[in-house]
Amino acid sequence: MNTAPVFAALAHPVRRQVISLLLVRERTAGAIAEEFEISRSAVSEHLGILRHANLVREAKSGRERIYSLNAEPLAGLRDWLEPFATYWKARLSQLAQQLEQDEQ
Amino acid sequence: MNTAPVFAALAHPVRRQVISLLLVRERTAGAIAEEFEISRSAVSEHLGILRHANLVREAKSGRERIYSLNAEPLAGLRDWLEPFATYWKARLSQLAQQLEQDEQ
DNA sequence: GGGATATGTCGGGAATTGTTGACATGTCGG
DNA sequence: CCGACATGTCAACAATTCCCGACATATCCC
Repeated sequence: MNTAPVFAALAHPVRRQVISLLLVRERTAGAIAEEFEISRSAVSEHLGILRHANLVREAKSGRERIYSLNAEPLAGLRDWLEPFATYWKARLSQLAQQLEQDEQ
Repeated sequence: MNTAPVFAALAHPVRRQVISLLLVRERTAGAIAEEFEISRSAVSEHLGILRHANLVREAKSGRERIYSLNAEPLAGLRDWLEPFATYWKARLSQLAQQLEQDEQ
């Protein structure tokens, strides 16, 4: 899985908020659009970008499209983050050692 | 800490690669620029964006600027990811239950 | 001091992204 | 069948991002 489209998709605040909304529960395209000030077509194109990054699933139900979250690509992002996590843990344990030394 | 500048900074592949380089070891601006095909000034502006997102630290050393990684803002990103992690874990345990049922 | 070196910043242009209103398609309910 | 509704797509424009070459500043070395 390529992480580039995921990073790009998450760069826009509207798209981050969309997947946060979908974390609570799935919603129709219209219900999602109502949450924002921008036009419905702008939201529709944000949804297209999220779909392209495979972060959402789309289910047809009559004349509605129900969007639901697909969190798998975010796991790739977590994996990308992993090496950095060890870095800041190292820094923290370094800080802890420093504090211990200071106490003596 | 606001995560928006961090997400924006990580949207560009060059900037992601820069902080990956800095994860290995700190480097001068010139050494970073040599890693890429684009011009030195373009890299310098990417470094400015990373600095603005607080993802790198800059130390003057004579006429050189030594850049080092500051991973703390990435912790905020991991925190943002956390609720989604529970989601995909739930899906996995759901899948595990399904497999158990299938076995019976 | 003076030329070479390292680096940030700026102006401008190309490329990309974001937004909107208009339109097309498909569906519902009578 | 027909009007209302839900939604995606498109053309056009605005805003932003990206990139480069030119320049300014500070430092090094002789």
